[in-house]
Amino acid sequence: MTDAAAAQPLIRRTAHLDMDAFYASVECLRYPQLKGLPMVIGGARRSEDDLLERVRRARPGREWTARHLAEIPVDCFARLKDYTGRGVITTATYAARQFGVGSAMGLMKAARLCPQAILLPVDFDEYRRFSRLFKAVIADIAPVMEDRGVDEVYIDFTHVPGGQRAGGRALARLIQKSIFEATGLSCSIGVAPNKLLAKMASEFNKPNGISILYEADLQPRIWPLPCRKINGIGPKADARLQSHGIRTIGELAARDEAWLVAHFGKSYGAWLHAAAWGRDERPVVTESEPVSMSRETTFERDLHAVHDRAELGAIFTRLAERVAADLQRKGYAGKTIGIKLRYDDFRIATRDATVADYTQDARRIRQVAGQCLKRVPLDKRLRLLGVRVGNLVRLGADGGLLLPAAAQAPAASAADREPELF
DNA sequence: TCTGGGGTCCTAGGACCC
DNA sequence: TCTGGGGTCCTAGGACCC
Repeated sequence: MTDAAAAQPLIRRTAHLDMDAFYASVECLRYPQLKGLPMVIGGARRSEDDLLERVRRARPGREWTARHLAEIPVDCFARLKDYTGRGVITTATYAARQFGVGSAMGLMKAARLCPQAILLPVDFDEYRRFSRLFKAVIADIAPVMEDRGVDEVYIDFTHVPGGQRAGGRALARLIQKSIFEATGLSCSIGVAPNKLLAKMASEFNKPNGISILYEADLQPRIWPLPCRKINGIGPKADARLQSHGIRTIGELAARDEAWLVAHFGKSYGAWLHAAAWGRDERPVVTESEPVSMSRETTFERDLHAVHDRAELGAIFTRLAERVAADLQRKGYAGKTIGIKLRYDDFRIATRDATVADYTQDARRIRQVAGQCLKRVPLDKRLRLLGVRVGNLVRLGADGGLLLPAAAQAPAASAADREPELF
């Protein structure tokens, strides 16, 4: 390090990286013929060979296998208008958004707006594969990286070579380029003094953009934005702020902290004030332990606890088995077991119970969850059922010792039957 | 024919203990 | 008998995020 460099103190630089239209972009690597078309991903349960079946029928006389995906004619893909059933959009391409279609919208509603849009099922395994790929590229360059889901990360640039140059722009460019070379995917990066500002900055210049933010940019570039742009202000808080005439972050910053605390509570009020002033001390966290694991499912039609008891019981058992499998695969056990249900009117009820021993056993989870179900009103129809295990501990190599005796006992013949709902 | 699935964190009351 | 804390754990619901 030169004397000049030693004299120059390091400035904290935090980056937020956001993959551009991640799911749709991954699908376009597989199906390049879909690039630029209105396309929606979501809803349908994955049926692996559905598309190949269609193309074999529509274009007989040649071989169609997984190696020929890029050659499948566009007219062989499923259209939104042909979809029947429940489900929401996970991703819509820009071409589809122009029709007013957007994520979280019901597929049936979307089909009215853009019937010709191509509908692809969600393929989480494939998205996870690309997620691991691009994160490995980043970790190679800048090891202090925080996972924020399948298509987002925070990166601490502060101590990375080049991380201080041009406010982080040089390093951001290197990361962008390396990800593109390894995956063919583009991303947007914001670099700022902290995570809060970096997250907002990464949205400034999409797609394939880089935005550099300094503290002096707070007033001209952040304050004009609507409060909703702050990560942590959702629809409810935004509506409450608006009811007080606060629409922009600047208007939020203009309020006294004491006033915000009086109206939004000690913790949230103080946080709102700090956020509006661009203050955020949270570090980039590279490791974290899961708090809970859950599985839930929305039924194809609403089910009644009495009339559809057998069907509901089978689904319940399958959910418990899936959570147990997740726990076992990842090496965790938990002692708080709970259920979640959504009634046909969309109200949600949860119940949970904490047991003495940590478990990762499907039958034990199913049994405790069944007791939870007894404590909740079951007169109305249900549209969703979920099973959750919380209070997790990681199991070591000798983790089997943590399992309760019930899990170690072999199944009695009675336990092989579908258990009662409760 | 609206409205997925998998998470985290916070709040608030009650039980229970010191 | 009454009064007063603090701390932790448990449970239910809700806001928010990807």
